[in-house]
Amino acid sequence: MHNKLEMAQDKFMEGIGKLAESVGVSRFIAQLYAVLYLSDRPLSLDDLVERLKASKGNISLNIRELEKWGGVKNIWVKGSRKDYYEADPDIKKFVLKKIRSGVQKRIGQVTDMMDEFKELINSGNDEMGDEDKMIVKTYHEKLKNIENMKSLADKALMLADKLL
Amino acid sequence: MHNKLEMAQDKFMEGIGKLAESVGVSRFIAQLYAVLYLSDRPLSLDDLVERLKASKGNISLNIRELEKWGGVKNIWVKGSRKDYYEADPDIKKFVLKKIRSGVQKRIGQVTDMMDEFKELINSGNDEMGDEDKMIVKTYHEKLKNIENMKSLADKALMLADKLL
DNA sequence: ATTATCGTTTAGAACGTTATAAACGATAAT
DNA sequence: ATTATCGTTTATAACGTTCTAAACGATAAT
Repeated sequence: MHNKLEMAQDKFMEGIGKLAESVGVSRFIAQLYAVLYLSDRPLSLDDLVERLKASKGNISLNIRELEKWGGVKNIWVKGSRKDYYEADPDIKKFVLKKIRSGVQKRIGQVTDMMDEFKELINSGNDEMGDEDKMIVKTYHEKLKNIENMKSLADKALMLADKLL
Repeated sequence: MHNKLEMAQDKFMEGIGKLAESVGVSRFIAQLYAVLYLSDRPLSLDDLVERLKASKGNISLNIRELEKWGGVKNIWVKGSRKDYYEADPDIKKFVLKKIRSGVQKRIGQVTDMMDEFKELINSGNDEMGDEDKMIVKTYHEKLKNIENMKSLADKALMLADKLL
């Protein structure tokens, strides 16, 4: 089967895949979501194998990841032993949630890094020469800039919450 | 030289590198920026080779990329044939600019994809069965969702501009 | 004019990531 | 009880990306 609709779907998947990749999200998982999102019925693992032309193992692995993200849920279909999956139709919610958790994690990482950094530049004050002490001074100023960015990200996060 | 300050710098670079990687930006370029950002003087290619323990070629390549982004600029130092580089001290501006152009590019990509998608699902109406026509109908609704997200991204972009 | 010092380019190596295929365990059908 | 149908796991293969080392061209010094 290679009709217009399937071509359209493929185009959609291609676009979503590229988009996802460019923002650091797995291309494959995004495409998995795309197929399910466009489908008018829940799809089984085998359906997805057929549609994405990928191995069963690969799909099994990635769809469970997608499930963790809350982008898809398992559906029970009467009279079938197979697992069926259905996309969460609210893309906006799902995507923003993903972005949100990503940003939050990163803010945490930066915080940790800065703490370690401060620790290091403050710990060895005794054995430092005057020149080094000057440098430390400039470091503290530079850290302020990072702090500013961090709080900017925090604000952005709050704004995003309102949009959601 | 392996004093406390250098350890602190390394910690900083490590953090910045990880952060960059997680948002789809080259780890190495980010670290390049970090070194220059922390430095109290412009650094030459050889300085960077020494500091980052990377090959000259690699640094040459990536620093020009960083230059394109506007994160760093070439400095002329009296009496030296070398190229020296200095980080743009306004991290916020530099980072937001990068994010901004990224988001904008992606919005464009999504727009293109949607156009092609629409084109395809509208073109073959004649040879379609009733069932396919129904599916096309649901596709149009789903596209609306994407449109919504796109305009959301646009709004976010405008907000970001105000923060800048 | 010759040599030394730069930055750039490029072919190939190293690396991490992701996909595959095959084996496996579990459950349901016969 | 045996066989068939699933989804999962894992060792290996394929892939793209990034790094290096070496060759190179250009410019400045001698």
